[in-house]
Amino acid sequence: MEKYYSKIKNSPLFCGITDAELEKMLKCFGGYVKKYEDGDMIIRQGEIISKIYLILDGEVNVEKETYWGRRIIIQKLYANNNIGLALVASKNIEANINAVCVGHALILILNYEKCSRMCQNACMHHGVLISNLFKIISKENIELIEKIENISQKTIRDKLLTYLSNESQKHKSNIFEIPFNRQDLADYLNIDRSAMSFELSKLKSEGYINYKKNKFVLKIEV
Amino acid sequence: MEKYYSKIKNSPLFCGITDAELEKMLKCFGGYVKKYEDGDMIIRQGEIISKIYLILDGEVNVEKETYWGRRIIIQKLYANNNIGLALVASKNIEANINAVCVGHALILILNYEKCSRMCQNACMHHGVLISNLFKIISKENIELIEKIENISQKTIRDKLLTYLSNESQKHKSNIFEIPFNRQDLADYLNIDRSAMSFELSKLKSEGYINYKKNKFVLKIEV
DNA sequence: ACATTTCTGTTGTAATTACAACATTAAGGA
DNA sequence: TCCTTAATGTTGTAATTACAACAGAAATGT
Repeated sequence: MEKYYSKIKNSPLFCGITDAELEKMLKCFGGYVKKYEDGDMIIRQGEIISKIYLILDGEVNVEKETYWGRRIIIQKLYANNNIGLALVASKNIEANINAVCVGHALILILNYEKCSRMCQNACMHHGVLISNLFKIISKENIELIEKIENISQKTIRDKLLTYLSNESQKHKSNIFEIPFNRQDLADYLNIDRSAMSFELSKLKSEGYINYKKNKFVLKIEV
Repeated sequence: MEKYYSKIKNSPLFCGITDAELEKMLKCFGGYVKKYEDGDMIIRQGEIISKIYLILDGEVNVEKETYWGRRIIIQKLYANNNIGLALVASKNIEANINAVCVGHALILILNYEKCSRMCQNACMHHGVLISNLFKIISKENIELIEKIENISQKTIRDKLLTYLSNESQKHKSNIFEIPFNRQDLADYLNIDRSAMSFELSKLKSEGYINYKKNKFVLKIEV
């Protein structure tokens, strides 16, 4: 557990909390670290979520399976993100998503019940924690709206250009790497992979973009 | 101002706060009520948002204009919802959406800076407020994910059935009213209005649904 | 009641997409 | 290195959609 302290204390979840306090709080919240492997389900659709899952290392896809069996990738989460945070606040709500591990991942798991209630121990910093949670979930909210923007475009071309433009802005550079392989990007943008590949080639041949594997260059401003 | 107290105190924003405290808090947060009319922009894309907008009465569309000039309706908000709440937590972030008034609306406006900082007055309930904000935005995130589910369906038919099924579940009844006219529903689901109308007729003639204006009956389980 | 405007439904056509099937390239293991 | 497998790119076709243009219904104002 101790070997993860440096990662944990750098998380926005514990922003504004000293090392000594952190140690106490982790005990108080029943915190422990769990390892996940590729394909492991961290959260399953239908479960009641009462814990906070903080990604210390690795990648997690937030997915959903449609009634007709297609996969939707809703979000891609990395280190310092929380998984299913919105679900813990609304008690007794069933998870409407799956959280699937991509590669290896380390997750810090905390008991939210204990986080949200004040306790007699030195944990007078619950207030800071809740405030941090609010900031984290706000950021997630903005990203969800951005995702809605991406997939709300009319054509495959517009979806790609909007997505790449948003990624470019996030990286503050017109050269950047995307976190998806082609199939996952297609599932994220809700389009057919092969049609997407075709459109990417076309955009490249027309000089709008360039790419090699996951490394992209956006040559125009959208 | 006083005449709105009953509406304000029933809002989830002030859940767990007594009447006497409420009055003090409203003063402390510089709270005031503003009236908006149909089409008024409450929040504009590009603005820096530093206030909390609580809908006391009326409807608000959260919209976005695409680079190519199409309108996307991201969310429909009602009384007791907050507008652009995620934006205030991330300071100095430009609003990525427009909030447009639909019909008449009453909005309570609070100074978030004052909400997020403790003060010397009787406002020891800032903690409760932040905790409420966390719950509110959590609910909003779950709804955004639901919206993503709706628009991620492959065909117009699947989008409609998923949307109607989700609405039906929300109303806990297979008979319900939807808050959109046809054009707005089309902009919400990112499909063409006329194509949507056509598909609705088809679903009706095939016996899957029934409707008259905004009143829908879902006859199958999706 | 009438005229006007807005909203909704219908239809044909051109454009776009999904899908399947296959080609090519990259990656990983023996 | 070669072999195997996975990822990506390419192409043709059938299905789906957007769009425009219009018809009918409902709402609104006078």
